[in-house]
Amino acid sequence: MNRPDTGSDNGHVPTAKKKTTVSATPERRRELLNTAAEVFAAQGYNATTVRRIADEAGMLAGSLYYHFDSKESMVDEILSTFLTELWDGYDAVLAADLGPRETIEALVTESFREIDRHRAAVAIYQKESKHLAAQPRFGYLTESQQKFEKAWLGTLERGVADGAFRADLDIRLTYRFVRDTVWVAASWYRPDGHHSPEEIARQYLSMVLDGIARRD
Amino acid sequence: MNRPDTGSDNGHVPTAKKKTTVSATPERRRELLNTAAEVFAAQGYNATTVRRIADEAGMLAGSLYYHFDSKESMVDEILSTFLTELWDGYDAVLAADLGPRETIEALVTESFREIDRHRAAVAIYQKESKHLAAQPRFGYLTESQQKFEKAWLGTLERGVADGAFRADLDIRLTYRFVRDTVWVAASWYRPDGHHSPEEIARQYLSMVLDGIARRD
DNA sequence: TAACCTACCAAACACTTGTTAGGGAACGGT
DNA sequence: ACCGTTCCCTAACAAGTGTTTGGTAGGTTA
Repeated sequence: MNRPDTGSDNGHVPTAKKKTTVSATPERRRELLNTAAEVFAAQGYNATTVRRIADEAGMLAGSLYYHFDSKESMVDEILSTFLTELWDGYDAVLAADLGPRETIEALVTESFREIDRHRAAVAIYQKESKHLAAQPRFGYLTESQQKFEKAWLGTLERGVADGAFRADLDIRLTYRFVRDTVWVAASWYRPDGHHSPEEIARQYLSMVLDGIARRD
Repeated sequence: MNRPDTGSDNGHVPTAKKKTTVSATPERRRELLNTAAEVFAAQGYNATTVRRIADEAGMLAGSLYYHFDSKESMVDEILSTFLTELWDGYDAVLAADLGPRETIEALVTESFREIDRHRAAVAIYQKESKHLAAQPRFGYLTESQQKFEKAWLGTLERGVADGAFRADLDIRLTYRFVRDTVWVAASWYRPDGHHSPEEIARQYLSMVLDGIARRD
């Protein structure tokens, strides 16, 4: 995403980069990012101290700076990694060129799968992206949000023109409605629950598409 | 329309009243709470410094402590005031003893009215209530949430038994769905928009009850 | 005039924050 | 045996945090 060398991973080419504290084994790095994401999601980014993260990881605060060069770059890497994977899935769906209704169904299902895999990252994204996006470093958050809106709004418009969706609704309101109902699930979703992401997606889609009132 | 002063200290539910620096004219106090709420909502509670609030109010940080005895008690008063008014509205709806569908409609409409009047407080509530509720001082947040769940879940259950709502949906999932769709609106709602709270409520209800897919 | 209250300022305090510098133990390669 | 790397610790720093203390201009009351 915003990482300088997004190309092929682990390029061993000795770039003229300064020591960006990159471990040879990114294994521990990911471990630490996971615990950091968990704490960020639970307490909020600003309320989380690096000492708390280090504590949770079984080390001291200063030691974190061997792996990362700032608290900010931790949340940066968490969010950009998540968004990269998210768009891998979304782009695949959009490239399939399905009908409007099927596209919505696929996007919702894919979203719940991402929530399942990146629960913490999604929670962080929801809470913090708004004021993080103000910093130029996190410009990709705004970009992603615009791309997001374009994909969903476009699909909804196609669906209205196509007759799949109701034409009497404010389409921007509908967009926010669908978007929010999907992503807020990250705030209560627990992967150990009995609902699989696909099952939750099915029920959500049933509500969003057909409503909760009984039909006669 | 500004509300006529409630006269008797609108005893907000939660906080134990000790010797709190209470002004003779609560007017300035409310002014300060409004600006504080605005900053809290925009930046997040932890990311907001008392110096920033004071700056926005045109005074110095220490001066705030003439009106309030801590930053925490500011957000406390903001949230408890909001919840008190919210439950005034909810209790009136519930006391009317309407049918399940009409109750849901009335609750949703009332919710959007509250969002209209307390946009900042609602935004704060959504972002911060989760970790604020951990402190005993904010126990009323948990209480309110339980009361909330009871009212909504009960109404949904009545509606299923009654035939107004579909019986094939997971009712807890439906509850979270309806609850979230309503309250996340506070994150994008702007009172200067062209939609009145009632109009937004109408569209939301239309989507939640009947779905966005076109019926044949 | 004198006492008093309101609403603020000025300046500090104690503490927490993210971050850095230097060092050292373990380990593998040569 | 030597070197280099990896990964962490110890100990501090400077900036920022919420909060307190003492003071004071202006208005109101007696």
